[in-house]
Formats: sequence, C-alpha cells, structure tokens
Amino acid sequence: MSPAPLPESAIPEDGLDHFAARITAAVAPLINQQASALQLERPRQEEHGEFSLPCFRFAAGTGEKPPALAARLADAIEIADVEASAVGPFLNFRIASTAMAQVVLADAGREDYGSAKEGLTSIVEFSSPNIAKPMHVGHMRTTVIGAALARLFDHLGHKVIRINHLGDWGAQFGKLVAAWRRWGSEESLLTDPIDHLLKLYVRYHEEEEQDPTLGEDAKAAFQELESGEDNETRKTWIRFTQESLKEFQKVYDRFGISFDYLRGESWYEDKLEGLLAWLDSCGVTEESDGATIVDLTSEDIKTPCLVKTAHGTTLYATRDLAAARSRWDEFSFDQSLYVVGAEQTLHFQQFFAVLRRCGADWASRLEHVPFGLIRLAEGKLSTRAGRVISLKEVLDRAVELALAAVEEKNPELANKEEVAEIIGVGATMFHDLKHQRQKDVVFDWKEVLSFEGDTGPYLQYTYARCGSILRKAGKPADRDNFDSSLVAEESRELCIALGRLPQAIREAAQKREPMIVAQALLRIGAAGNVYYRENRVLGLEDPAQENARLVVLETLRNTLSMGLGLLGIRCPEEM
RNA sequence: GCACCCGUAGCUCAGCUGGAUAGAGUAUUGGAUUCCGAAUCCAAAGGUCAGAGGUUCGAAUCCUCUCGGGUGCACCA
Repeated sequence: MSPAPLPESAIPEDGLDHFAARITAAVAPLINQQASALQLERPRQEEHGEFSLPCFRFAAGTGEKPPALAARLADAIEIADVEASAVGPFLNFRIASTAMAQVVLADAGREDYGSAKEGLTSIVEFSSPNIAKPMHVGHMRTTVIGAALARLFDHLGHKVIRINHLGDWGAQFGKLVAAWRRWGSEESLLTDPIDHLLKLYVRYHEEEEQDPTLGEDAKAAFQELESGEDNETRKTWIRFTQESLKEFQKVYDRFGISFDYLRGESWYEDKLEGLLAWLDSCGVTEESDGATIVDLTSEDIKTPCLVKTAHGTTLYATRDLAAARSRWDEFSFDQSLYVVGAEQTLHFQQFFAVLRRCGADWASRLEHVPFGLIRLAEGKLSTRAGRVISLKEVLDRAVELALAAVEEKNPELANKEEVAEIIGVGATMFHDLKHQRQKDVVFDWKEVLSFEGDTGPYLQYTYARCGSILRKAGKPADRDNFDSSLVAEESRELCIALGRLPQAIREAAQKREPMIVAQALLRIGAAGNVYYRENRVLGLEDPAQENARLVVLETLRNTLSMGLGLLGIRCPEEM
C-alpha cells in the first residue's frame, strides 16, 4: 500500500520546470510517449543547452538511427522560447535568455518558489536523544537532516508531523534513580543537570562491578518506575526528563528547530501490553529460551525480532512497534520516516518485517532514513572512552571563530554576537547538510569551522552583499517596470541556477537527501558572486538597466534566504 | 562466519532513473580591488573513477568476484 501517485496538477511549473513542461509536451506525441514519461537530462556541457533528450531508446521504435531521429525531431519541433538542435544522437534544448530571465526572475525569490500541494501526511521522527546524556556531534546529523526533510516536505505541501522520540525509558533509568539516591547533589543538578546525571551514571556503572547490591537496587528502581505508580522514583525520573529537555531545548533553539510532539519511549508504555496481545492474536509470536520472539525467516531476515525478554520486560523493538501502530491509528500517515543512523538498519528491517507478518499493509509506508556515522580521527565516538565532542562545544567554537572573523572583517558591525551566532551555527549545519547522508564522516574541526569556499557562510555572505547593494540603492526594485531583456544575457548562468532549484527541492524530498538542495544553492551562490562582480548595479546612466539589475539581486537574495531557510539556516543582513 | 554501507584529484566531496571531453571546494602556484563588501573573482596544475571480469550502441553509475575501510548480527537502545 504505497501512496497514490501525485496528480499532474500537484506539480507546479516554477523556474526551468516551466520550459521543461513545454519541451516534453511538444516532443512526447512525436515519439508516441507520455509527456510524463520523458526524462529530460541536464547536459554536462553548457553549450548543449539546459535540457537534453538522448534519442537512443526511442530510435528503436521508429526504425531510425538515433542521430537521424534527433535530427528529424529538431526540424519538426516548434517550442516557444526554446531552440531544439540535434548533436549526434542527442536532442538538445536551449532556452531563450529573455524568456528565461522573465520567467525565472518572476518565480524565484517568492516564499513559495518551488512549492507544491502534494497533500501527503508525513511523519518525520528525528533527533531523539537520550535523557540524562549530553547531545554530542553524533546527534547532529539526525537532528539537522530530519529538520531539513521536514521543512522540505512542508514546502511541498505535506502535513508534516515532527516527532522527537526521546530515549527516556529502559533499565538504565533504574540505575540513574538508584545512583541519584546514593550520591545525587541538588546543587549540581541545578547548575549542569546533564553533566551531573552522566557522572552519576558512569560512577554507578563502575561501582556496580564491585558491589552487586547496586544492580539489585537499580532493578528495583526500574520496577517501581514500570509499575506506573506515582511514587518517588517516578517523580525523580520526571524531574531528570524535564531537566534534560531544558538542556536539549537550548540546542534546538540555536538550530531553530521545533517539534510537534515530544514523545519519548515512555509515552508508549501503556500501549505495550496491547501490542503484545495483538502480535499474539496475529499468531506471529513464539517462545525461545524463555523470551518471546517473532521469527522473520519468511521475510528473509535470519535474526528473529525479540519483543519480550525472559525476565518479562519489553525492548526497544517492542516500543517501536507500539509507537508505529499508535501513530498509524492517530495520524493515518502516507509516509513515516525514521531519521536514524545506519547502524540500526537491521533493527528497522526487523520491526517493519514484524508488521508485514501481521498483515499491516501500512508497514510499507514506514521508512528508515539512514545516515553514516560520525567518527573522530582517533576512532569511533565513545562516551566511556572519553571520545566525545558535545554539540554545544561544536556550536560554541564555530560561533567563537565567526565572531573573530566578524571583528576582523567588519569591526563597525553593531550586533556582532548575534551575527556570529547565525554564521557559526549556519556553517556547522550547512557542513552537515552538504554531504550525502549515507557516507560516514570523519569529524574534522578544520572543515566544520571553515567559512570559505563551499560553505554556509559563503552563501550568507552572498545574501548580505545583495542586501547591502539593495539598501544602497535606496529604493525597492520595481518589478512592474522590469525589462528582462536588459539583463537576459548577463544573468543567464544565474537564472539557470536559480531556475533549477524547484527540481532540486523535489528531488531532495523524494530521495530524502537535503544535500541536493545544498548543492543547488552553492551553484546559485557561485553564479551570483560572478554576477555582481561583473555587473555593477548602482550609479548606472540608464535607470531601467539599474532597476533590472536590482530585480536580479533581489531575486538572488530572496532565493538564498528561502533555500537556506529550507535547510534551517538563517541569513544575517550584514556580516 | 553471515548481512548491509562505503571506495572518484594531495585532502574533503559532487556526478541525477546507465549517455556527449569525469566536475567543485580546499591545499599549491600565479593574477584581479581609482569601481556597489576580497568570507569574493579569474587562471594554472592536479584523476588507470580501488582492481578484474560481465551486461550494453554506450558504465564512475547496473551484475559477479577480489582487495581495502566501516557497521551490524536475540534478552542494550
């Protein structure tokens, strides 16, 4: 049960899509194809135009050789503002500069540029840090990628539900409460709650080995917690949760991220029995070594899914199953994404397979969106081995460096701290978002803290430059009296880059790959920098020319802020 | 042992469902500011796309194998 295909009308024709639609509509009938089936390609070489259609696969049907077909089509086709030409077996399309500038500069820069009305209900589960532990660089990717995907879906007209599936349940909280009873310090909890809780946890772990009574205490504490009674243990646990959330919220605020639901694993606590009963009624459970499992060999997975331990407690998978079912009942989603590290792929395969075995046809709407892990040069991240970098530390250092850069480059700037925050956080986020999800990344301070080249600050700088010129113009760009022919040739490269953003947005959402938008923005930024370098805007003799260039810069500026906004990155007016 | 992910320039990475001469950034070297912000722009140099087979009119892209790196494999999450 997959989501129904989108109606054609749901796909808007902003930017270059406008011309692509004209091209496919004109070509399709000549080769007996549906317009929607034609995939236009983007030629590598600029001289081959903006779009291209290799004719190899259609030539077979007509009995012609590909170059002959391409040549015949090139002759036969008439498309307004598009010139078709055959180069060997390729049918290439070049868009007339004036028409392109007209269309792109009118579309791009609108808040809804590249938006759609897909109307799907999409759940994005992301971030999901563990209570009482610090957020470290490892949480960066899920948080930033998940938030970006949510924004992309939102832009495409989805009803988006953002869920933070906090790790707030499990036996370790028994330990934590027990540790708190022994050594907890009210003062430390108030000054740095997560640090204090982490230290308690680590100490408990260490002393447990010497003193077995600690293990008993922890077990007892978790049982008190699981009982659901409103006892002292529960109060303590709630307090730890609240204190942790306060800390997490500081990071989310800096990232500009909000959630629709903060639902930790504990939220599904009262649904676990029902879930297990459901699994039983589906006849998929069996006993093995005292534990309750679901065999998945029929689903091609050798490892069974464990849903209940021999001690009778539930597991991660049980809670995820309960959560999925609860969300389906509540939201009837079209798609439900889990932005979680690739190391948990097996877990997701298992839990999806369990649902399939139960005959839940909606299981096909669940999707694990994996990403590669972050490692340090010294090795894998490890809290116990001390190989951690807290997220706060990364952001703070980036902001600190940004501040130094601002002091040096723009000492007159009034709100330096505020601007440095935008730049530093933006650099960190962009760095994470410009790479493919799946690849592992080795955390490298030098790269994360770089502000030159293919970086977030480069795009922010471009935005600020445009703003600076627009301010100095002293008047807004006049779009009612905009003559696109005055800038058509000089802005051609920029318009192409701007014009391709809508497709990048769609593709990024489809592939769950925000990088595609980040790369498109870098091309826009590069073209923009060349543009205002080579085309002076202010003090021109011809006011119509000046106005036309103001329109270009205003469009560039708005598009950058909209595009970076989709990635969750803000732009400073000056920097 | 089995399964999955990754391998493209010195480094970090793009390369779309197979398409035309494999592209950026960075580092290196050289150049650009009487002119809207040099966090910029221009240029040079830099690749046996890990290796070997196969499919195809065409392979960095798909298939198989080998090598190298990473991750996971029932009572943690």
